[in-house]
Amino acid sequence: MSEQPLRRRASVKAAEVLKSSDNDDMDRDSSDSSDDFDAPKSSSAKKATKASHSKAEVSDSDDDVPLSARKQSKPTAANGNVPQNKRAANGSSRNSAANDDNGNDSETSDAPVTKKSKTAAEKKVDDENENGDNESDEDDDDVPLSKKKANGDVKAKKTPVGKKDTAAKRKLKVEESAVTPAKKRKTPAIKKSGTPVKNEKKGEDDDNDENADEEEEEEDQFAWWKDGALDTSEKWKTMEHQGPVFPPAYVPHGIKMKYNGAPIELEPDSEEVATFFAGIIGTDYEQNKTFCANFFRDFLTVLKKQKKTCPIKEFAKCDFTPIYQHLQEQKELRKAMTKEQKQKIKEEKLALEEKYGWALFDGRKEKVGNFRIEPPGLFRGRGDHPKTGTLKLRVMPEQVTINIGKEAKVPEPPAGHKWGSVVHDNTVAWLATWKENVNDNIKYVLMAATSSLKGQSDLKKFEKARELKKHIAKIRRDYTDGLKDKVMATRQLSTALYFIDRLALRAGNEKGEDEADTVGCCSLRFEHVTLEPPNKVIFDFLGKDSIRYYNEVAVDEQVFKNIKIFKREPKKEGDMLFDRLNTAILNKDLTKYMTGLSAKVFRTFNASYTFQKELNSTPADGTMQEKILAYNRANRQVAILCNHQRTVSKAHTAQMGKIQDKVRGYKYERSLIKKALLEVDPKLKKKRPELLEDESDVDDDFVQRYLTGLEEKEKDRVAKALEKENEKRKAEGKAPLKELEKKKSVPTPLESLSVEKLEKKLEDMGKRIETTKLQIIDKDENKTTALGTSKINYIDPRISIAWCKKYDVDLEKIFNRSLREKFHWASHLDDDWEF
DNA sequence: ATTATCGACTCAGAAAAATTTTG
DNA sequence: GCAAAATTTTTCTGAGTCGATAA
Repeated sequence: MSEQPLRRRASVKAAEVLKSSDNDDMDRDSSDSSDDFDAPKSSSAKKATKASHSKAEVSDSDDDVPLSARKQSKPTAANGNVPQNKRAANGSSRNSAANDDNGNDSETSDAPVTKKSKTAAEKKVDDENENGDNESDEDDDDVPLSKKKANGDVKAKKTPVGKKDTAAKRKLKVEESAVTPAKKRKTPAIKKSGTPVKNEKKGEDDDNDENADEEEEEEDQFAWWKDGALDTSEKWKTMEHQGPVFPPAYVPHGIKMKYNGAPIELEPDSEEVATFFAGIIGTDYEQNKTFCANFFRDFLTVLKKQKKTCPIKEFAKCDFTPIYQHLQEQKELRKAMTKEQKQKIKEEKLALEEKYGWALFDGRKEKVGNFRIEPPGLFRGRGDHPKTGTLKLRVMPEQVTINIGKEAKVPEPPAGHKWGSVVHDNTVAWLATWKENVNDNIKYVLMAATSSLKGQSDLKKFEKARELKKHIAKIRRDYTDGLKDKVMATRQLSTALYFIDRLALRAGNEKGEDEADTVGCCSLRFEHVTLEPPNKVIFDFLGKDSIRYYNEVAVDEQVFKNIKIFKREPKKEGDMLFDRLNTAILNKDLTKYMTGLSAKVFRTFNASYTFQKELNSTPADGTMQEKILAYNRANRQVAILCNHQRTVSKAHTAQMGKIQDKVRGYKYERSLIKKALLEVDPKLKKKRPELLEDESDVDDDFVQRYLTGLEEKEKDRVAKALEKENEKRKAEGKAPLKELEKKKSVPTPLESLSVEKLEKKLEDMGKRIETTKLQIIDKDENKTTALGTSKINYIDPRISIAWCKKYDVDLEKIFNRSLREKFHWASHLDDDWEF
């Protein structure tokens, strides 16, 4: 199906990229845990523990019942094999770089102890059967664990209980009040930075006129980040917009598809659907059985509604190629349009954006995002989506709900139509909404990323992640404790949290049968995780968007043991790994540490934290190129951590070869310069012995190829020039030439240049080689890694902006215009800003 | 009281379009 | 200086997360 284009990561290669510090982190961590928690393991202690819990064992028997008894194991067939064509995640053993926090916390060892002693007694410890009859080492753990666990649990629960109660009661209001203090704390920092930076900005503008234009309007812009009011429960007082734009009505082309070899006349509605299919010919979807089956089912339904009955019965007898060809022709025509025609289209598009692309929020003009209603087509699910190919119907105004200010004029629906309804809800961010027919999903027209609405929630998101920094040490202590807990549910929760924290896994909600089978942390199944003694866990599953996550990780001893337990008989393929855990439980537990804390916050935190840490390796005295390479490297580390991938372009290998040859060509040129240099000044032989060295990577074979290549290119060039000249002559009515008289200017022989000039040339060539080499490295490392997603969504932009200041790099070098606009709110900050 | 569903929004890669580089 | 190729940016919309609400 849906063959994802072949893409794959060599984990071997990835390993090279890994920081050696990873291991250190791990080691440190595990030793931490032993320091903190490991009590002497004596068999008597074991027994004692067991005994004392035997009661609990009974009462807790239901602990054995998986949360999702309802959800029996999924059909294994679907699960077992990861399609070969899915790409592998990078990295054989990457750890989240955030582990450092553990180390920093000098109190790691102290804190737990005190807490422990307090609470241990009160906590009931539940024993599970599993624990009992388990591996021999299991028992050892119990002793210290129970103690520990007890404390952890109690303290954990106690503190938050108060909070929780509030939370339970709470409606928006409570949440707000809870959030506000945090906000306030932050506000000064933001505010402080806001004003002073502005001055600086002006200074910059002086140097750089072009930017001045771009950011000049700043003064008029709504500087919401200055008031520090991040209350987003009420999003506006007044709001107006022009409504969404509907796709143009279908214009029949009259091209006949064939059925059983015979041309078939289709009525417009069916022709449109047939044309949708013709549009995917040549893609992987064409070979995808599910896609074709779903399409054909819906195609038949549409055909049935025709006035004239249609003979089409079997997909195999359909031939859409005439329509496909027509589409290709249209494409050609579009390509061949004159400049004027293209210009006209562009202007029309611009005019549309001018009208519909903006909304007024409290009088401020802000950019709307997707103001176009999605056009009909064939649903293109990703991965093995059961509904892929299903006909996505045209959305009618009657299905659309408009959200707009009470006083504002309601936009006119298309002629002859009415809006489904009109509401005035200022607690939501959407301007319009409708329900899509394929998956019954709700779609929204929302503001663009540059809008203050989005900016505010972005800032909020990153501030939340920063707040996690304050709690992370405790959270880590707690889940490390929890790894050995007697209660299976706690143990699972702790193990899951360990993965989410270390590996930046997604939470992993459960999915329905009518969706692609993908998983996240909580929804991992038996077959997604394998163990390799002594301490390696191998993850191999399809995550969001059916992107393969493959990772071999060395984990704490206890984690390894736990997975072994979680996978123990009678569990088998298709069964949930964490059968007593789901995202609701996990997130609910997390809120005890911090309001608003949920699994995804760890990803943001981890990404930004890692990024900032990685940026420290920027060479302060390096060239601009080197600095930017360091930036991109850091970015890449984050992308790898988050498993952000992209398909390798078909041309990649060829492109790599080309650019490598380019370097070799340069090297050859350099060798010529060296030779000339030595000829001109033979004394250099002694002074500069390196001039005698051969260039690596440049063999006779290559030189031959290179020279021939140059020759051919020259021939080509001359031939083209001639052709052009002749055309010109023809136009002027002159006879064509056989040959251009002007010979290429003969380059000055190197030997005739001065030593200085040669030295200069040598240096230039060296630089060129270095830059190109860096490009190669960059390109190869980027082959399967998509940097954009993390840059846009996970990395706090203030880290980048602070970095630019510190290393004197123009922001334009790392943020394109959209990014600069999107992160405008972050551009004013103190010099010493840290994530 | 759970659990299932819904609603709203963030985040995701592919594809299309625009821009820059190259030869 | 131009066309083609390569690269970057933008658009598009599907796929998650997560809290609220209904059953």
